[in-house]
Amino acid sequence: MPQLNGGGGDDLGANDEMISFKDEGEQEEKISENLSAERDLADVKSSLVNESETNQNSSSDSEAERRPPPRSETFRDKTRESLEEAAKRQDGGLFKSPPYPGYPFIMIPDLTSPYLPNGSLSPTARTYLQMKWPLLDVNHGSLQSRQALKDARSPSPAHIVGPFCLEFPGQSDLSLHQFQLSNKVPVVQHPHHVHPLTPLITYSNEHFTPGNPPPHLQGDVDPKTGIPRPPQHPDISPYYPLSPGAVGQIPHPLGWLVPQQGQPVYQGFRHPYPTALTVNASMQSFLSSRFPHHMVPPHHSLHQTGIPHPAIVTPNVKQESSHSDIGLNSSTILYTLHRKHQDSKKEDEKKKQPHIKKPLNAFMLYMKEMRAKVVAECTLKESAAINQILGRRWHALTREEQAKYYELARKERQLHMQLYPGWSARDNYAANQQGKKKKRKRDKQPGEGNDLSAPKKCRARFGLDQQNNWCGPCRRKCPKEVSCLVRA
DNA sequence: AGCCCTTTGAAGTTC
DNA sequence: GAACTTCAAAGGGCT
Repeated sequence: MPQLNGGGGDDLGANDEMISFKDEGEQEEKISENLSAERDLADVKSSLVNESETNQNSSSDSEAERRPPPRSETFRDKTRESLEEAAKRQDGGLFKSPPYPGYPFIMIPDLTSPYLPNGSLSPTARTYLQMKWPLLDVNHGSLQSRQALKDARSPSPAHIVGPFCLEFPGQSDLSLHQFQLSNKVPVVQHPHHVHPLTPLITYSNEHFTPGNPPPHLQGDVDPKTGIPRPPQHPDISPYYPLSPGAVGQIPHPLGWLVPQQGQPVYQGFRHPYPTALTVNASMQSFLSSRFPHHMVPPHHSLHQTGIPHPAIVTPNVKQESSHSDIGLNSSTILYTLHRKHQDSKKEDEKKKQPHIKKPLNAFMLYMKEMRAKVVAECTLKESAAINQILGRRWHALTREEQAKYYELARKERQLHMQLYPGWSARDNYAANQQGKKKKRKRDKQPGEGNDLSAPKKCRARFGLDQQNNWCGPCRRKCPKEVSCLVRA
């Protein structure tokens, strides 16, 4: 896996990937930060894949500005600085829309003001925050983080209280920075001192002492919905009220704000695995004891509230009308019933294998964040074109900016591993090939239909007279243009 | 209704 | 181990 090997030992991203794209002549053109989406769009429209992409768009100034200076400092320091810089820029204009729109922002119910006149959190907000985020230390939030929370109270509907004063004992400043600057992701993993397999174990025992729930969680009635809570598994602390499959099913605090189009998709940090943050030893033992198989049992795809887990897509089961049998003779009915029984058994088997989606990679996270912005800028809705723009912008990002997403993706994967131990991407291969026709990407050869354009990228970069510089795939008429891009 | 397109990255499979 | 394939998201377009 491509990883950034930072000076501090953090694997913040795909080192080789980023290096490779830096080496690309094509990618040398760093798209100016203020490059308008219209220009992107124009590029896309004029040529979805502009073979002669050159450095026309890049200015050396912007290039120098974007290039990280020589790594005389540790990557950790650089990361912090760049993230701060990125945050400033985000505040400044380029990223005015709430970054990480799907990330675990906290919406304080009391939108008017969660603060008391003395500046402290109101009891309502405090209770809400603690309920939503047991890790959240609302009582001991630093001045800085409180200020961050205040600052986040924008008049926009978002009230996306991103850098809400999370303070995790033992967290390094980097972690806090990452948390605050990486757009409010409640990443509680310490990058250095936490075992890779326990990235999200609690940092504050205070909030996770089993058997010592806060008063607002002791009742059997959901304080928010008023719906009585079903009895919980005795092995699970009231602090870990969700079944493994239900982890992450807490409705997004900003669900109203972040439309997910009702798609039951794995949301990753969008649903911040709220309870995944609380996966602890008892949870793990519960998982392993209850689920000897690697898959989460189907009933766990439902929260106690019945809300489907966003990470698990359960195949739809069409409800057949029982009245359809009217008018049939008995043997037909018996046969029908038999068939129905068999069908239902198959469906049950299907349901027993809920579709756990892959964790999002860095680029996917970036796309999710930036898509809306690009769409808004260029009034373009066709995803294919949008994705091309996003792909370009992705390459235009600095290493540090990309590292942010690589780090997020890494945490997503770790979280995913914890939530679904034993899950394999292979499972989804089979899953998708069962129900529907195998999704087969068209083997679009670069030279398909036009041999002259066969190995496009490397030919464009080096020219026909320097084929010795072409990457292997291009020399062999690489089947995927992307391989020329990435592996050149 | 369901696949295609389009992007990058991760992980799986194949040779 | 390189090369190839699939799947993650998204939504308009197409069959």
